[in-house]
Amino acid sequence: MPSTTRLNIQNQKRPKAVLLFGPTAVGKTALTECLFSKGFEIVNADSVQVYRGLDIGSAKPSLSLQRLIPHHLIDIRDPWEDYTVGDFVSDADDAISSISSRGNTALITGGTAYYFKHLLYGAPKTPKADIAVRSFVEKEIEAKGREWAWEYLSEIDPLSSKRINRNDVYRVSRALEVYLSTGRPLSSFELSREERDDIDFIVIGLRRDRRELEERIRARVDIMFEEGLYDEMKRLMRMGALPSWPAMEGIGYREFFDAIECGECNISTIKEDIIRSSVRYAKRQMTFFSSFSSAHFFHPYDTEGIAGLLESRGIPIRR
RNA sequence: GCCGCUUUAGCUCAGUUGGUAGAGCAAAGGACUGAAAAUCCUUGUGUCCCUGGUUCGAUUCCUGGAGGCGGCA
Repeated sequence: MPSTTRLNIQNQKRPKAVLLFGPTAVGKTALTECLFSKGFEIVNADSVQVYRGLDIGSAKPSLSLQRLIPHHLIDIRDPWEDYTVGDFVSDADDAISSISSRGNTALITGGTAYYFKHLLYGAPKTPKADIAVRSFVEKEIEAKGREWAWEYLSEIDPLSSKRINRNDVYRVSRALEVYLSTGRPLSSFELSREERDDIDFIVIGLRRDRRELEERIRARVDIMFEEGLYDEMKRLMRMGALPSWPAMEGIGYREFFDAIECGECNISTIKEDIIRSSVRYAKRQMTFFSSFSSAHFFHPYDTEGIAGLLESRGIPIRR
C-alpha cells in the first residue's frame, strides 16, 4: 500500500534509516533479496565496495541485484583514490534524504563497523586527513622511531597519549598529524557519545555461529576463485596497481602482493591466507558491532523477527 | 647396512654450563576521535620422542630403541 507509506513519511519529519550490519559472509545479501526488494534503496557501507574494478574480492552485489534494488555508494571511486569515514557519512546522509524524498526507505548495509559507528554518532569533528602533513609525520617517525613519536605526543597531547598505545603507530601518527595541521591536540576535539537524533535509525545486527561462519567464508573464497578473482587481480595489476593504493588494502587483494613480496606465488597458499584474514576480520567486526548499544541482533534466517521489528517501528515489509 | 645431524606449544624453531621452558606465526578475548578489509592491546602446562642408567634432582649427561633428514655403501 504505497499511499500509506507516503503518509507515514510525511507525518514524520525525520527520515528513517535501517542499518543492517554483520560480519563478512554472514548472509546480508540473501536477507536483503528476501526482505528488502520493495520500497527500499540500499546504501553501501563497505569500504572496499566503493571502488571500481574490485568486484569479486569485495563480494559486491551482483548486477542483477543492483538492477532489482537501487544501490548507492558502490563504484564511486577509482582504486587509487581515498575514501574516508567522513566522506561516507556525508554521502550516506545525502543518500538517506534523497531516498526518503522518493518515498522509499534507506537500508544501510555492509561490514565496515567504523562507518556505521560514525553514521550513528555523527562524523568525527576532527579535520580530514592532510596528506602532506601525514607524509611528513611518517618520514619523521621513520627517521626518529616510534618511541620518539609517542614521547612527542605525550608532550603535546597527554590525554591522547594515555589513550593511544605507544606501539600503535597508525594512531600516534594520526594524532601528530592533527596537531601539526591544526595546532590543536586531537583530544580537544569533542567525541560524541550520543546517537544522532536527526535520523530515525533502526539498528539490526546479524549473528551466526562461529564455526558455521568460518565454513561459509571458506566456501565463499572458493567461489571467488572460481568466478575469476585471479583474473580480476591481473586486470588491476595491468592498470598499475600498487600495494599502496587505498583499495589494495582489501582482503583478497593484499594477499597477492604479500605472495609476490615473499616470492611464493602459489594460488592455494594465497587462498588459505585470504580465508585466514577473512576469519580474523569477521571476529574484529563482531567485537565492534557488539558495542552498538541500540542494536537488535538476529540470526540471518530469522526474517519474521526482523520484519516484526521493522513493522513495529513503522516500516512495512512488502514481499 | 654404516656414519652424521635431528625429534621441545596447533606450525616453524630457540633454550636450560642438570633445578620441569620461550619467541614468531596460528588460536581466543578486547580496543577503535575523518587511512578502519587498517592499526593496536591482553592471554602460553607443553607426557621438552620412548626406555633404562648416573644424580638429591634429567627435557638437558650416558645406554638402548623408534621416527625424520642427509651422506657413504
